[in-house]
Amino acid sequence: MENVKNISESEWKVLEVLWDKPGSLIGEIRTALAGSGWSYSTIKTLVLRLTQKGALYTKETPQGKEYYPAVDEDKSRRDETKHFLDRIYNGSVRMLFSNLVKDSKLSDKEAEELMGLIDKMED
Amino acid sequence: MENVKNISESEWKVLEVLWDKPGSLIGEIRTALAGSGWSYSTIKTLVLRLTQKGALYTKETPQGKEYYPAVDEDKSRRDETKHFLDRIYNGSVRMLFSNLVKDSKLSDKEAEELMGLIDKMED
DNA sequence: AAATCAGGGTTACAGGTGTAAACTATAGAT
DNA sequence: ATCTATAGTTTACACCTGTAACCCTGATTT
Repeated sequence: MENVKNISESEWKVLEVLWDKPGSLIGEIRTALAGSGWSYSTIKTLVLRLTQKGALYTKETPQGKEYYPAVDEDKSRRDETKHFLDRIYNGSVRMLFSNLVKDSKLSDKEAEELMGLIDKMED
Repeated sequence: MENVKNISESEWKVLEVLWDKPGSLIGEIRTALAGSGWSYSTIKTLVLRLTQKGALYTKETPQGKEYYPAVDEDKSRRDETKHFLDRIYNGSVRMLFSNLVKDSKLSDKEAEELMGLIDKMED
């Protein structure tokens, strides 16, 4: 369960399937990704690459290979989030929020409250 | 000022320079990016690509070309944010936050307050 | 004038990513 | 026994991205 870097956007979608249902067979992955528009080949490539990256592993069973995520969902999300924040908001949750709040329907007072909590959160 | 897609991570850093000081000359961009470790060539490539993507434009002056961002900083940030949220949190600010809060030092009560505001925000 | 340097244009090149076909083995369907 | 659908392995290929060199020109230095 270590830090595997550089999971691409498409690969991420495959991982999501496995986070949702670890131990899926390839057929189940296919079904889950039916809406993606990807061909079977494409899905297999993504699975292959994730395996090569160490982001998933398989277990042999009589039914075929079961696929398991080798990275933690929450941790992966947090890593991505940190990277995103650094990249776009210079690491500041506050900046992110002052941006998000603009589009929202919070009152000024609520927005202020929110920002206060975020400041506290960021320490 | 339209939606220019696919600004890469490196290109973004160049844009940041221009958002900060629109109309910079190439030398100023270089100086601003001195800490990046990029060679002059690299910086010019990034500028070139941004130009090709329509994300910046130039104005000729006796001093040389001035470089201007052609995309709005806040809007670009919001676009990136939306993309990120969709990709990682299924579009939900709430999920993002319930994740962020975990690492924070907010009390349970504060966290709850925060989540309440976010729910209101998301509508 | 010759050498040097910043600016501008063109070209390069490897690794990552999206997207998939080709081929092979196998197991269930007929 | 044969055909066909599914799984698995290998290979492909174009575009994006990070990173940069090469070459030309005009300005500045010596």
